[in-house]
Amino acid sequence: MPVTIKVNEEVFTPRQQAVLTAALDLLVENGDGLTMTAVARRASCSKETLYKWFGDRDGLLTATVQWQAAKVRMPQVSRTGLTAKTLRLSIEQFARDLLTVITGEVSITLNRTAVTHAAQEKDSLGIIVLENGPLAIRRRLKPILEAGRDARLLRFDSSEDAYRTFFGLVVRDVQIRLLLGDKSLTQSNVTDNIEADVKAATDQFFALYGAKATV
Amino acid sequence: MPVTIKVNEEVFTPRQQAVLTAALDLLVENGDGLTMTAVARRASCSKETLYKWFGDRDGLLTATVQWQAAKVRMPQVSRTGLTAKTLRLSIEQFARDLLTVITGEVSITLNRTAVTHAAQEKDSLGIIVLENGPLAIRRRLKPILEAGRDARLLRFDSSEDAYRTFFGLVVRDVQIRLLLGDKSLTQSNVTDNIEADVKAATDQFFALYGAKATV
DNA sequence: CGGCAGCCGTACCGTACGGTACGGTTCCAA
DNA sequence: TTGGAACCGTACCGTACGGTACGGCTGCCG
Repeated sequence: MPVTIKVNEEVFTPRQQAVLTAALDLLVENGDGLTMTAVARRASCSKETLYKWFGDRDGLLTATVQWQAAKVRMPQVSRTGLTAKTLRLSIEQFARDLLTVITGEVSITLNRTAVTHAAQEKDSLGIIVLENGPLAIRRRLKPILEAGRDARLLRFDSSEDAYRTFFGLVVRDVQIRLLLGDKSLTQSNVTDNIEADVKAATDQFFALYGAKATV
Repeated sequence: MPVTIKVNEEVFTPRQQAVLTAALDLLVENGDGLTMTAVARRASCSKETLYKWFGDRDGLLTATVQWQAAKVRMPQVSRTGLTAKTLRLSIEQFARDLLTVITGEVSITLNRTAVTHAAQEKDSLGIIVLENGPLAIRRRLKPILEAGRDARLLRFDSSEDAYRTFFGLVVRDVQIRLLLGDKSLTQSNVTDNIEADVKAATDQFFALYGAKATV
């Protein structure tokens, strides 16, 4: 029996997933120049099938982004047995996940595609990327932060503000520079420093929101 | 005598600037769909002239972005007579400038254009935008930060790290959400809160890097 | 006044690509 | 065995757009 993956009410057969994989590969390789003919050739299928399955080019693009974005599932962090140590480890893990994702080639490609799309009054891809990127992190981080506050380990009025500050401390200018193609941020150049950046961002976050914080 | 503006060794006549203005307007209006025919019609010039002046479509795009990006000149902040009060006002001013710029429609358009361009293995536009956006801020902020350190008002090892943290505290997730077309961040929604965000970011920056900071 | 340079407007060309049509093949089910 | 559904490969169509060519207008300079 074929294994299907359910994504936002959309179900893709293995054959369709192979097509989407081909489309994603082409996106990552050739940047924005994704043509239907290229996808059909890469996936060894006919264009007619592409249009039958995905409607039009936008539908294929949306399916590809949606399918891939949903695959970025970051490991869940338990909120049980919350101590100062486990809380800090959780925060660090979130920072590490966030940095690892946004510096990845696939994430850069998807974000660029969505930004390009948004430049044409189409926001559907942007919403999908946002929903599976920053907002996914937020959904999972907020409960942890609030548990930390309940345990008197963190202090803040708005968990939304705390989350956004965390995002800023971790991401800083890395994402926009990567999206703009800054060559001085090579892949290794960033990934090599992830651990140090994670620690620094976590330190700063606790300095601002830790129970003993002065702000 | 015609007034010309010199931009990175490029000089544009008033007529050429009118063409670039038309191109920028179209870019802001129609997003990415900038066609040579549309620019020619809007600027009431012939396509032949466009190609004569700018070489090709990419040249026109580059000239437009370069010309407009260079116009974003943020007010200089004096570093003389540095006191705790003036330092704080300077930092706040930088935060305000940064937020005002990145939330502007023109900035969003230019960044989107550059990101789209970067998705096609062309990084020239990205470099221009980076150079005139984040890096311009950095060039002007770093001396202030270092003067603050010299005056024992700030504490940090690396002014680069301090700058990047400042960037993160100020920008947070606003820019990426705007680039992705997040509808929940309407223009007014953001601009109305700029002052509060500026104050919050500055408070946090001083909490982390002020002379009495605990980190 | 005559020639020429610059430019406008428009027509034109070539190509790339989105989308459609269709013949041929495989496979399943009646 | 046969009908048909799904799909592959390819050929095809229409259009949009980058880039070129050219005729006509204007204004400057000798």
